[in-house]
Amino acid sequence: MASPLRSQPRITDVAALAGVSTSTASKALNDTGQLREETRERVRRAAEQLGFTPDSRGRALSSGRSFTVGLITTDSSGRFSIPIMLGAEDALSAGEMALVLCDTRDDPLREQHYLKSLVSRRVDGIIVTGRRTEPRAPIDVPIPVVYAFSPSTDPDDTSVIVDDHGGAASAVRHLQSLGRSKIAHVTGPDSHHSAQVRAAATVEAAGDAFAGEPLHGEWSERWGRHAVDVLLRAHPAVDAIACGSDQIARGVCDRLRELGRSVPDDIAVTGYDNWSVMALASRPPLTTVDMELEELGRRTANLLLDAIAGSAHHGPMELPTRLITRESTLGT
Amino acid sequence: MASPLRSQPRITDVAALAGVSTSTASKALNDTGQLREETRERVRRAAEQLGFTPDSRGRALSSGRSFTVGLITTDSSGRFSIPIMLGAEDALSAGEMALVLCDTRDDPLREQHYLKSLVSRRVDGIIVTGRRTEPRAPIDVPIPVVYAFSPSTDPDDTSVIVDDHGGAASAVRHLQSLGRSKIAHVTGPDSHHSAQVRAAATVEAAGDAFAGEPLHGEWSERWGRHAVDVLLRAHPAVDAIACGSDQIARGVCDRLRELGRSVPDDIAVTGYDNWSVMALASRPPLTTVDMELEELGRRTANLLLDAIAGSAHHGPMELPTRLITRESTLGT
DNA sequence: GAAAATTCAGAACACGTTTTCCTGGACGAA
DNA sequence: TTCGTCCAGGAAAACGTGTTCTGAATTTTC
Repeated sequence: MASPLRSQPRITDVAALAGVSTSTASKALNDTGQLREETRERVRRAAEQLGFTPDSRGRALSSGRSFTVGLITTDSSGRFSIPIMLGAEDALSAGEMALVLCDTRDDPLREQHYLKSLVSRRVDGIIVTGRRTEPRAPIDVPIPVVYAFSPSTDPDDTSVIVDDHGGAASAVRHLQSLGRSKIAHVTGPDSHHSAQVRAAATVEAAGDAFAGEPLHGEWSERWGRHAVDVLLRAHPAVDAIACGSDQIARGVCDRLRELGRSVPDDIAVTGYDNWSVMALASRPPLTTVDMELEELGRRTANLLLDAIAGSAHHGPMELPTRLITRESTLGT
Repeated sequence: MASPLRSQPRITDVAALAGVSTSTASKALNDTGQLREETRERVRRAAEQLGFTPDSRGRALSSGRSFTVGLITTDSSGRFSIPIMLGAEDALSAGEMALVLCDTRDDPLREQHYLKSLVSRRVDGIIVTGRRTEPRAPIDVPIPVVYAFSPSTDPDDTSVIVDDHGGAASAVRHLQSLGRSKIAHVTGPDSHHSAQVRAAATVEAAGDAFAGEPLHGEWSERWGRHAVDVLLRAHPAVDAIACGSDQIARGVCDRLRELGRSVPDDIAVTGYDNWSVMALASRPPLTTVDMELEELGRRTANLLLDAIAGSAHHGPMELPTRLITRESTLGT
């Protein structure tokens, strides 16, 4: 609005206005070197007057750092990677770092393209994340990398992952603390790592209280509804259903209500993800496991900052989940 | 300054290996200047051998451009801005541009901070987007800006927005083409611009076929369910309900089913947003208006690229919506 | 009062690339 | 032979900043 095409003032302009050399101006603005306070102040005022904002490209070149990190995600829809992204961005922006976004759409070609672009930009570090918890092939760049949510297959790489085992177990312990003793499990495809881990943890934590076998299907409300029919036929006495996702849990609740079974009085239900649009819209609202993905993003970013600073953490790091209790287990 | 990793090769290294000067190397790699093909090839091979990737910081400094654009979003949850973001990123990455993400979380202080940071990075342009369709105050930077979804209050700024009027009207025309003649409207808060526009468009398009008054409430399934009761009490003969969002429409469908009313045989229902997790999970799946936000993001990015190239478009630009027909109006 | 220490600020260079200008040689024409 | 043209490639400057080195002015010390 002010000046349409005039280029930004440079530090030379500030120096000229203040009547000093550019190096003096640089020192004054960065609080380095040996300068009289009076000179510092004069330079500062000149910068203020000109509306000077230092050009970080020059700074990047001179400092050898770009103050930028890349985020590579394979997940276009973003269910899981969005909160991670926002957490990372939050942690990074506190340190004057910018985050450049690269959505590969699961295309290896696009991934290569982005990697090349990030290396070319001399990004200080890279965060790699995906939509599934299965380990993924590491990327090969001469830059610090931290994997989030989907760990690297190389156990020496830095990965920040969710403690899915602990999360599933916490839901079961909660159900048991409420006196439930016939606990079933409805979850996603057997081929999904997260479904496997959560199922195994549920079975293990429930012990004798586990009813039947984990039921695997798709991650959908429809499967949740259908699974209720299957389950009640085989195990009519079930008094709790721990689900592998909030979508499934919502379907389960809907079907139970249609069958006249009360949640949680007859059967308690737990979800997984704390996806608010599912967990809160469900009738009743869902007790569920929050993976704290935004916090995971923050931790990832901080680990990356450590690695950039020279002290890298090696190996996977599991972050705890948080159990959110609502009416689907507690009642009103 | 202990550098554990060997620094990337520079163009001088390539030049030395190829036995030419740096300027020649630059020309060879960029296909500019007058060089023998044999020399070009020699330089290319040297670059290949060293794994040389040009440092875009140097290029940015020299070219005066940063090949980076900033995306400022006020929307942390991301319902609407995520697809816009992905579309923009897609369009930009085709042109070797990177996108840096800034989530202001609706905090003016954070916004100022980010603006300063983007100006400091000498970003080539900025995209501003939000979670609502109400116009927002323009930002004041000496850089091309395009507003997406939430237009600028300055009618001379470049804004890309959704044709909400047309979208709502298209749903009504669809209902009328199916012979529905008593059309109601259930939507979000009266204070929301999008709710107002869609309601006005619905009333106008329906004409004599409009039943009663638009019902305003919150953007939730619960309100959708409640609105059905209100509506059927006042207008029992209603044969279609055009909703202001998919969440509301899903609630409407649920309640109608509970009351034994068939959708769409007794009452047809339309949603708005084509939010797949709502529209597809609804029983029956929803006919709805897709705002084509990813395309909006792409168009925004391209308009920004035009502005950067010097030919700016001024004023708001409305993009058409797309009607997605499903069982909630068509039946099986 | 002279020598040493301290304070302050400027000159020069580095970062990596692109671009403009220039040079030296080959070649053809007068 | 001499002049002009064209070609291939090099030297140097520019982009904007940060840092290191150097030198002068001032103060302190003996």
